[in-house]
Amino acid sequence: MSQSGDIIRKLSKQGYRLTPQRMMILEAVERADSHISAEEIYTQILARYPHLNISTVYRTLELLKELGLVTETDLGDGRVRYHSMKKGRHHHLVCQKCGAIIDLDESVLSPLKVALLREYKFSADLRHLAIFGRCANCR
Amino acid sequence: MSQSGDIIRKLSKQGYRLTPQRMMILEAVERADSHISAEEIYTQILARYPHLNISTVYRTLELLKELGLVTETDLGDGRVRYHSMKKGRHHHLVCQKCGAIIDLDESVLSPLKVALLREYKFSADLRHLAIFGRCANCR
DNA sequence: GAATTTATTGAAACTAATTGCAATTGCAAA
DNA sequence: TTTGCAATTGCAATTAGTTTCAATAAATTC
Repeated sequence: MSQSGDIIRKLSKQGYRLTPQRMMILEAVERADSHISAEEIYTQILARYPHLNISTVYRTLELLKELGLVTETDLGDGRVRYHSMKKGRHHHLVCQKCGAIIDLDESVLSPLKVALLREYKFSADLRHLAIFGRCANCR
Repeated sequence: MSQSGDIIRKLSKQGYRLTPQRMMILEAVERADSHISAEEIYTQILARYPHLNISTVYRTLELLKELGLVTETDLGDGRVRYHSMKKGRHHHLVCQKCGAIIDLDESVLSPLKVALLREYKFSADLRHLAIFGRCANCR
């Protein structure tokens, strides 16, 4: 809400439009305490605005992702989760046995980014990664 | 097929059974030139054995994954792909613009594995990773 | 080699996500 | 303001994958 002017500019600069649906969806992601699913966004908005369609939610999240406003992560349960970029980028370690989710500092991944750039000239997009494995307790 | 005795032992040791469906599915993954999808495995086998069910394919692939016989990778098109572990582990860089897929040497990831183990006591399972970003031509 | 036990299968229903298309709407220019 | 038009939406259909459950069939035991 605060800097929606920012978003309007970001959208219109590339020929996109600001629609009420888009505003509400972005708001829902920003308002969320942590990672939120498309379905959760959908039902949340539906309470106030009963006309919204789930495919609009998915399409908007895709767009917001491209604009760098939200990130997407698959934490291994059957649904993908979204997170506002405003709240900073971060990563997760997911234990395949107990399901624990450990927050991961971005710095652990930067040597990899550097190596990929140097050795493969590949600019990796590691915005919001989930790495699976076994946590300290489950090995 | 050669060392199916190996697989039988691996299965029965954990209370699993060797069924013709499982043999055919594993065979299909081993025979495949490269990464193969569940649907491809399904239609391939269906030609010879018209009774097979797609959910059996998915369930078997899940099992073979747990047994460490195949790996699963999401290369970013809508379907997950499978690959025989016999043919060695490897990783991919996927260009989000042109779709190019670059093979990645495992060694690039081992510093990350070591760091996660040391700093988080987390044993990462990086069997078959796809890292998204931009290739040299598309930056 | 038959009986028993329990894992596995097929069928159908279900979930998450995507897509094609016609109707609608934001917004720029008249 | 109104108009024009491409971007966007809603709807319905589709796709990939999962789950439930009753029927079937490996493998173990007698």
